[in-house]
Amino acid sequence: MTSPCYCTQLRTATRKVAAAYDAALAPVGINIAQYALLRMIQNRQQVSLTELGRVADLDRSTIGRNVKVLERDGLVQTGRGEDQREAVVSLSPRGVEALAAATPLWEACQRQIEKRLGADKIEALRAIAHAV
Amino acid sequence: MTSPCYCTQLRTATRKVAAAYDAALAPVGINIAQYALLRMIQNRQQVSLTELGRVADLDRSTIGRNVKVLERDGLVQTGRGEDQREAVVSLSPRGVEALAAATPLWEACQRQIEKRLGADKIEALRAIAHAV
DNA sequence: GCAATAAGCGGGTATATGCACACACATGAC
DNA sequence: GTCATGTGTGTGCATATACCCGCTTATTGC
Repeated sequence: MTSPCYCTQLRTATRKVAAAYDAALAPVGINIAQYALLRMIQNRQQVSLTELGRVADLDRSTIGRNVKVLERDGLVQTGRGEDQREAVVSLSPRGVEALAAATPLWEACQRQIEKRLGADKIEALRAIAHAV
Repeated sequence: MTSPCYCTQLRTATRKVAAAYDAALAPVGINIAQYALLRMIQNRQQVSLTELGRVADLDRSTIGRNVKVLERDGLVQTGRGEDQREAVVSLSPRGVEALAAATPLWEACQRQIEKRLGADKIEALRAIAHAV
């Protein structure tokens, strides 16, 4: 009897959880990946793509493309840093609004997950996330 | 102080774990998603896309596209079922070989994750996966 | 100051994923 | 038998993600 694939378990769980967050955030027109990215940008005011990639643990090119979507939707502004190679990103007023509108919806999801998993599994999730 | 986003924790952890499995399976030319899909097909010998989607908890169209990649690579064969609407999938000889070659590599990943997380977090992961 | 190297980006290519829509085939009511 | 309804697919469109390559802009060694 083969053991269950831990990776597949994670992937499936993540898809389902992300779908729940996406559905909750839909009224604001953003998904959970975008919400997380907007939050990172807000926390840093102004940040380069490479720095965002480092913080988000994502490939720089992925960040660049995701930021492009946010920019198209008017949620962030981009420009050049002092270092002319850097593309710096910051929230637009609409981005600030969207983030403010999304946060209570996100909070509700957080509470829902906490209720669903219970404190022990929430702690385990944190531990797993730090371990990998 | 805002709580960490459970969804983002999951997404990040999953990306990292999946990358490890993908790297391990690279010699066989498949990734972890494909490995999981091949296993599901093998376990059922012959199966329709809708059934695969149900088992994998994936959208049918996603399954259809993923199967198309496996077919292009010669790992599965597709045809029509008795119900002419159904597209049935089965492993090709090369798919059987690839699966056999991949399994020890996958096993090594499983052991690595077990070592990294420890029995308690492995059990917690199982519990989380079942809870969502 | 200039050449070599490093760093930051953008775009091409590829996979995984979901939703909506259109089309084909099956089934059941009559 | 025929028509309405339901089921199974395929495709278009969109996002997230990673890797590789080439271009531009620092930085560094001398």
